[in-house]
Amino acid sequence: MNKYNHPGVQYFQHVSEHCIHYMSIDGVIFGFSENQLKVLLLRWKGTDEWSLPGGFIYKLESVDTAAERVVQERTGLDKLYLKQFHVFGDANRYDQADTWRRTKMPLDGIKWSERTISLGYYALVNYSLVTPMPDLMTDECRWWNIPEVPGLLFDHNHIIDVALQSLRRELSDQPLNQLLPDQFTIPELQRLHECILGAPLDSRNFYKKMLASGQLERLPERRSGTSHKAPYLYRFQP
Amino acid sequence: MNKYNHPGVQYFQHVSEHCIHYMSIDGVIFGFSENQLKVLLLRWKGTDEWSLPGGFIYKLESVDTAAERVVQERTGLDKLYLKQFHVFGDANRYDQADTWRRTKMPLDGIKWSERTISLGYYALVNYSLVTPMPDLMTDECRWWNIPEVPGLLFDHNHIIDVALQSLRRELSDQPLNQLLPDQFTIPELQRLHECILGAPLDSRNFYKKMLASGQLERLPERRSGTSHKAPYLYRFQP
DNA sequence: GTATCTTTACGTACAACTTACGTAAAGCAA
DNA sequence: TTGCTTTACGTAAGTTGTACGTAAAGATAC
Repeated sequence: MNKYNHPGVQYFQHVSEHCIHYMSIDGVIFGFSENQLKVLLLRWKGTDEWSLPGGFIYKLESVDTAAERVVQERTGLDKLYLKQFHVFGDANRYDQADTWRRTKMPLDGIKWSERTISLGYYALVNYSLVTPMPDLMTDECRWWNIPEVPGLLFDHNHIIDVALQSLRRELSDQPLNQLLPDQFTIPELQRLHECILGAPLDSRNFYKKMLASGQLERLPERRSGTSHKAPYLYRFQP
Repeated sequence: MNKYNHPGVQYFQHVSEHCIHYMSIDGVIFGFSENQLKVLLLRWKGTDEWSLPGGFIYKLESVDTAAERVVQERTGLDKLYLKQFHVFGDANRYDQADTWRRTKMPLDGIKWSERTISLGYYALVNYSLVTPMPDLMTDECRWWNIPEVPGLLFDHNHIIDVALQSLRRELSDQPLNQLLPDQFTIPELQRLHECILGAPLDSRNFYKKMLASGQLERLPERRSGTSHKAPYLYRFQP
């Protein structure tokens, strides 16, 4: 493919003209399924290299709007819970020459900046509503279990770490219902907490705490099939 | 003064050439003295208009380094406790035409961006070590008690609000010793907590909590003169 | 000098929350 | 039937937080 026809290169030309230079947005999109906390990653065209979804800010666009755009385009969701968690602004965040070589993007002709300041946002989304979609630079978009995330391009492993630490710190205030289906069991909610905290919890105490919070409504049905004693289904109350 | 000789305009020309466009840094510098929480503000040349100290990021400079530079230049301090707390990135953060008119800066010839994304940092500094210094755009740099801060330029009242909320949330983890002299009394530490929280605390319970934390070392001397019963002096332990 | 008031310094009682662990019912597997 | 795992609910002890009592030290008023 001629490099000027490469859709990724054309995208970078568009960005170079219309977006703010020296800045980008990186989105850590968290989902939860099969008792595993997951992030959405992209595989770059013609490579085995993965990265977080990202994007750029139009010159007159609100930063939060740009972040919404990034997450919407990869997930297909229109209502999002998004949170700005950190700015990654070191002069040398990663080895640029090496990273861009690994992406196999023929960007040598493009006027772009020598370094990038990245605004980190994390999103909490309902796994089952997401349709993962790659962008112009990538072949594939899919969920990865947090513990299995491979070595990523740029400093994206570090960004995921910081996002997870932020989520952990804010766990008690955050609307975790965003990460769960409408109906779920207390053991499932416990696995979610354990994945975020990275440590096991005592189920007896977890039950007590969740029921005492008054935020859960017990439904008459139980989840059948999966476990020994069928657990009740719950729903978050408005 | 000819506008091309205005040192502030010359500074903007320098910034326009060497710094990242569309971005700035705003610093909320907190100090504590006479039982009052204070912020350092600047009065713009030939006006009664005040703002936070701010600055720009050189194209190859780390964002944290730029923030240090901003705070160092206004305070004269070289070791700083600085914390990135929020990005202010709305497309319309404030009325630009009106704000720039109020600054009385003759910037019509300067190539600068239509909007600015500001990175908010707060600093906790030792009031008595600070030498407030105005910059090229300003006549005066001085401390203001938080409750007495006037209507500021840009969206800087909002930025102070958000900084204070962040500090409040992180109060228990933050090194508040940065805000205090080497030696202080428990009642002084209590006033500091009260200023940050914006609410009175029970002195009996505050004593218990501070002593139980194990972070304080009682000195043999007491503070004389100021109060009825002379309070003991304390120091933070390493 | 004595009485009074304010501020510090330390103490007690109780409520709220956390942690550790016990146990029976429900379902699966041998 | 026996044994194992998982859910659902309970109890006891420990820790933390809140409300408030009070005596000592110093300042102020008379």
